[in-house]
Amino acid sequence: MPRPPSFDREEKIEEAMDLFWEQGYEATSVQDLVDHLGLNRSSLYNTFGGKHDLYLEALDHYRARDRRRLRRCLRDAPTALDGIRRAFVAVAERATESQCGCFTANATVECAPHDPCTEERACEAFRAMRALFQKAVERAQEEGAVPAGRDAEALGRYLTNAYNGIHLTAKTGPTSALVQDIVEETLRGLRGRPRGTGDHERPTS
Amino acid sequence: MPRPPSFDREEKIEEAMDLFWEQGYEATSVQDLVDHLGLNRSSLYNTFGGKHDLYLEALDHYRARDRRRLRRCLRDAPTALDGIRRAFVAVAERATESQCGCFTANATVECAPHDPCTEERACEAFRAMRALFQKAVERAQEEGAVPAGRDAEALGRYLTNAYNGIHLTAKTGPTSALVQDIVEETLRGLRGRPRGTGDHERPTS
DNA sequence: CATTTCCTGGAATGACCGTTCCAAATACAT
DNA sequence: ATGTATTTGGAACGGTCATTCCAGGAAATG
Repeated sequence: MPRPPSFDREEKIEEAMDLFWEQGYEATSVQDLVDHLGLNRSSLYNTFGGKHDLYLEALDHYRARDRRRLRRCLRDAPTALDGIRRAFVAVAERATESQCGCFTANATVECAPHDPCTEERACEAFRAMRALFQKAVERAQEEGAVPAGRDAEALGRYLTNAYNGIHLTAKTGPTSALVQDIVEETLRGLRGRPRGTGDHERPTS
Repeated sequence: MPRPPSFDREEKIEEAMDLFWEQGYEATSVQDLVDHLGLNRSSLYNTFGGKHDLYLEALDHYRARDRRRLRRCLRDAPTALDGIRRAFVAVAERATESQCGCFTANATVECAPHDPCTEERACEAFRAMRALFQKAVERAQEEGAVPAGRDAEALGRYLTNAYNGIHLTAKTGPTSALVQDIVEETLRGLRGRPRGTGDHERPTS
């Protein structure tokens, strides 16, 4: 009996994600969404509840997609260290191309301070990312690519920190090649000896 | 003949900086500024021109202050490596305390994409930071704390990337101690051998 | 005291915001 | 064909925004 919905909900969320991602929350008006998604004001409110709810759904969509991509990247590489490298190279490429940064990071900066819903999602996202990198480091240790004595959790945090920094760095000038250098330097940091092994200041052999 | 100004311009800029820093650009209304600065709406417009101009002045004030602090920190330490460490430790402490992040980085995320004035300032700020870290790395190389064969410019970018990442990281959960771990891991990355020295995967001695 | 200049308080403006509401059009199932 | 639920278009609402304007008050000079 009822008239069926004429558009794909998920598809619209994805389009909303693109817009919020590019412009941020405040800078995106409901009118922008109406225009960009190609659906009516009323449909938008009926389907998603409002701007804020749609934003959260868009953020969730991004988080899920991003996590999936990182997990695959780390899992499908020949070695754990290669997986980490590929993840960094990929993010460096994306960041220098699009300049939009990471949606989650943008949300953390713009909205999390005054929106608990966003803050909770952001913290969860970064926690998950740290866990993924930690796991990769542990695998790399089993494979002998990273010294066994080093703290895998700390290295996971170390990698997550650099990984997220790349989005910001890419927004401020450096070309793709220069960002790739950062990736290499960051990865080299994984190979050092554990703390207190007494390798202080020994110049290049 | 004229009545003299009854407030200190610089002081008001600093107060505006605090507010913009904490709340961001969009979330700070002119009314907020009027209340917080304790001066009249008309005075605000007469003195600064408008919200946007005041924001840029606040951002410039922050940039100058931040650069001065980093330069001092790097210069006044007993060794260059110590200077870098102190800079990182200090930023880690500040970041975990205040949760406001870095004003410049916040501006880069929130405003730079749609405000050329902000973008230009942000790029300049990060360029200066990279130069400061590069110089510190070069000094550390002269002192023998960093292998001479490594690319000082790349390491400067590497440090800047991690340094700025810390502000974001601190917003997403980790305690002060955990952030300090990141600092240590990042600094350890300075000590490795240059590229192509053939030290692949050698487990802990 | 008078005058000039700036500061002060608050009202007024016009634009845009997110949201709600209503009536008409539409497409399916019976 | 009829009925029903949901779409659609667009008007309307209340609120807030940045900005402007104006009249009165305050301070220093002459």
